Amino acid sequence: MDAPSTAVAADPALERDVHLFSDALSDLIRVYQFRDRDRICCYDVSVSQCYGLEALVRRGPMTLNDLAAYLYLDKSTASRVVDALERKGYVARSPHPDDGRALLLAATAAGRDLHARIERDLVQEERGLLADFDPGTRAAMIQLLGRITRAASARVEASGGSCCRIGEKI
Amino acid sequence: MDAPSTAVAADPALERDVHLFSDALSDLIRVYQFRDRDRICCYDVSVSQCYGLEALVRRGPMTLNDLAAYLYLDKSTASRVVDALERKGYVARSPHPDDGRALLLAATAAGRDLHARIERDLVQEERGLLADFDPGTRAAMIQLLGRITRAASARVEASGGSCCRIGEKI
DNA sequence: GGAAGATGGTTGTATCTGACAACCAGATCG
DNA sequence: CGATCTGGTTGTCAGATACAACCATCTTCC
Repeated sequence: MDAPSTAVAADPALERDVHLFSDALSDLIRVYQFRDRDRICCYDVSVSQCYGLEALVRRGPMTLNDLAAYLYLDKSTASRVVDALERKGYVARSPHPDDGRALLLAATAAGRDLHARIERDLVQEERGLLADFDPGTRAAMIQLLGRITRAASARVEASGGSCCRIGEKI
Repeated sequence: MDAPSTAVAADPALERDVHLFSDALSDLIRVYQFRDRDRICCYDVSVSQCYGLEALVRRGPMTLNDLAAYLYLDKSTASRVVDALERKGYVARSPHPDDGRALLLAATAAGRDLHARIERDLVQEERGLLADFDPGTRAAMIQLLGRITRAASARVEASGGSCCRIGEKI
């Protein structure tokens, strides 16, 4: 079920790094979760709303189900997220050209503008940090972040969507 | 108020990397927030409970106020988080030796055990990803994660705790 | 030493976010 | 054409969090 214990001893330096990395990542997520909560009142969107808007800006128009899947939210919750974004004028619902049931959600100009503003502030914050590393290391970091994200989302999907197999011993 | 626009043009490679990095980080946080929600039912603790437990295991016993600050939660919320952890047997409240008002919160053996189990699973997941990078790059990544975290938490603290200055132009 | 204020924690309450279920409307398939 | 499937909305409930009011203890200062 889990890796043979020999894997643990195989490379002590790696093992140490993985622990440091894991803790560092954990800290980062924790702080960012708060930072994101904080972002709410700075930009008049909630965390989920912000991610929803980001998805629509970065990936273009999509249906509500697609958005829900992207955000790992129930479609009902996604629907309400879109309600809020629409009410605030950042997103528009249009009928889907090929399917009368479906919607095509798209960011409005105001939505793209807000997203640009948020991204600019984040980038601003990160630029100084990243500047200290050489381009090769930066590229490696970007690559690693992508891999971690894909691994985590693959794991989430493999574990059956909203939850791991209940009752199964982890 | 924000950086002079010349900064943007100063290093196009950096600018590109910062954007890639920002998006990658954003994706990571989003996916991990869900992954963390998922963790709830895997380990019978909520996200905040998990972070609270982690804090007590990694940083040793602390008061409730300290824990609340660490988690960026209101002390009332932290108190309820501890309620849950105590109910489940992962954390114990003891009187503080030097201050009759305060508590000393500490992880129990069961709490340390649960934390070890969670960390082991995370480490397991990350080991394979990290193994592809050479030690120097790994060290740089760990360093960068730490810096980002510190920068984000510094920014949070500078902005007055629970929220940025309302009404101020960002 | 005692009163006034500061500090650590808990409890009451309101809000917000999310999931689940029931439902409706349009599509697809027999 | 009817049965079923699929996309989306709405009703309802549980959980997380903040804010405020409160109590107990500590600190300060007269």
